[in-house]
Amino acid sequence: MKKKSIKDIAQDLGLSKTTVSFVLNNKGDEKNISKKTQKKILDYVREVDYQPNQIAKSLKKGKTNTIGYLVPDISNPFFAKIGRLLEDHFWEKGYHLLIGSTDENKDKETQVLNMFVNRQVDALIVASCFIQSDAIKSLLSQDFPLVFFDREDPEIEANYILVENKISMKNAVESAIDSKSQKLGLISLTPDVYSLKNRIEGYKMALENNKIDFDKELIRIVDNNNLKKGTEKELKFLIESGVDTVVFTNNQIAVIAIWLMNTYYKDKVNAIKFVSFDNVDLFDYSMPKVISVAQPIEKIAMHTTDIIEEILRSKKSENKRIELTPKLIERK
Amino acid sequence: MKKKSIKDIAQDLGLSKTTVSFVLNNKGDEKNISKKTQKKILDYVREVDYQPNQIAKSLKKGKTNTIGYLVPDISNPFFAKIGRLLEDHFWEKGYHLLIGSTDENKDKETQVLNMFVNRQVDALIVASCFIQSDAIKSLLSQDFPLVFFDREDPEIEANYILVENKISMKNAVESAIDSKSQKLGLISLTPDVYSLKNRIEGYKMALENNKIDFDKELIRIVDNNNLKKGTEKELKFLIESGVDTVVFTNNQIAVIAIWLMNTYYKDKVNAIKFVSFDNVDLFDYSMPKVISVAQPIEKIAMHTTDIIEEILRSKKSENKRIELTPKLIERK
DNA sequence: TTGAAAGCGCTAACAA
DNA sequence: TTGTTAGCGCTTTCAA
Repeated sequence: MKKKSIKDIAQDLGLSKTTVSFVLNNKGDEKNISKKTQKKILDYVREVDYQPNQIAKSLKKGKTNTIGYLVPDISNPFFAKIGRLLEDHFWEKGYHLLIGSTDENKDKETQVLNMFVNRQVDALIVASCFIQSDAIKSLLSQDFPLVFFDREDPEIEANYILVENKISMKNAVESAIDSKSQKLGLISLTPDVYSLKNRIEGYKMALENNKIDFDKELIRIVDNNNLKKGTEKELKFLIESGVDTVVFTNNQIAVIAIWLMNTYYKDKVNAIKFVSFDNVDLFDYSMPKVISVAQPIEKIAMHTTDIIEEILRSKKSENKRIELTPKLIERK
Repeated sequence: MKKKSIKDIAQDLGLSKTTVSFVLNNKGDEKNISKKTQKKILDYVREVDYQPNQIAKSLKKGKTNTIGYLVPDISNPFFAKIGRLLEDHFWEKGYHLLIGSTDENKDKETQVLNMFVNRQVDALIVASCFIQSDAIKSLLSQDFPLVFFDREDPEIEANYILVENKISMKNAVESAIDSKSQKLGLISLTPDVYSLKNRIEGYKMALENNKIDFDKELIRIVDNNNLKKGTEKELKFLIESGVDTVVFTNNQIAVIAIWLMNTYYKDKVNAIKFVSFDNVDLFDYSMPKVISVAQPIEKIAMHTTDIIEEILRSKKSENKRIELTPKLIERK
């Protein structure tokens, strides 16, 4: 049995498409369709299990009820959890999530972005690696509903949901510093996004506040394309340099480093402290001890949905920049 | 500047929609469009940054190049990682992933499923809680491209990507049993899916093989809607019953239990062994020690994509049932 | 070598 | 109270 369209229904029932369409969209009363006709349609529709074609509806209405969620990696717990919260929230409102992972790759980001737009997503939620791209600028100039989170480019006016990167990192690092912890190294992904830059600034600030000399050599950068190998190399360097504390600017490299420590430097596991931005469950149980900065995931999701809904409702937006305060988690 | 459609392009250039469409779809040569015209179109399209409307294309072609990915919870690392692999793979082929989390809720599953179908997804990848639902039966009877993974219903003929639940669980439990580990409890989600049933069977089989009496009381079921509270209650019961080993049928409850142990039963952490289906990074570092069964995530994703592609290509499918072998991870 | 026109399934203004 | 019709943006057959 082939799938019925609204036309089939109308024909089968000897009615017009209009009438059927009105009833199916709960406009029966408003449009003065007789109760009898309404019932006839509704019953028949149930009987043949009619399923409206949303694509046709979308084309007609210019609205797809989908939202693009573009992140570096959907399997990163931080993005997965936020994704889940967004999904739940938007599901309530009749929206679906189209997901795309970019691996921090500019080309892929642009491609996915374009595909999302071609697919007529109604809004975009983006943790972008490259806010200054033409694709994004063009969207922004058309007032396309768009919220950035986790990433910022101060030169670009837009909606941003962020956390206080600098201060939080400063606090976290300071809480690690004590008489036995005076030589602190840092490992980061390439800091071509401002959040990472600011986290590194926070690290520097903490050193300064505690009169610890800043040693440029102890800031190690890992290339995005080669996370495991890169982290291994830089961790080795720092350990051989005799650091007592390693600071990480995001969870990914911290998790890799924990694995490395337990695999190759088991003997040093008690002698070294870790500090990491982003919190993951693992930190509760792992060695070395990790002081971490937990991002307020629920709040990030909440503000994001708030802004998007407002734009979708009112069709306009004054750009908002919301900065949330993460939570410091110390582990003794 | 309003978005240009193919009609606008045609008008601006004094050509017909047909010609423009042919060229844009790389059929210029095939359709004998002159090089000059082709170049004119291509140049103009680039100039005005024309983006084709995929919705219109989809409606016309009856193909959306989207695939629905329906799982209990996209933020569960198991489903998130598989999701990522699927996304990468299908992206190469020009497909996108629409995601839906069901929380093991039958109603939500049906609703999301229907929405996916209404949105004309080209295929579905489902870790379903309720394979016997009318919605699924109806899809199956229409030969809708559909692959189940992680879940099975032997009464329903379909494509399944599974792992050997029973044997693997048996092996894992047996590897836990020794002179000091003789009283083994089990905590599971409601086993209304076969994979969980089989894992419980595996547990029983291990006991039997080792001549340990099976005590029905030591199998504890946690309701899906109340995971944390439920796990807390059942773990307490088992500990008070004096078990020396706790077996979990999936990672979710095991992770919760690890947290509970470290929070409320710190003193017992060294005296108890955990066995869990599904592996997560956390297990490498947590106490109690966890013996876990790691699902072959890459292989699951690979076989899933293989089957879907074959169906999409050939329009037909003899149902396949692929059972993969997970890896036992012992931690001493 | 190019164009006219029908139609994918739906909505909604207008007519009856 | 219900129906006719145009059209959303695209593809593709058939004609020129």
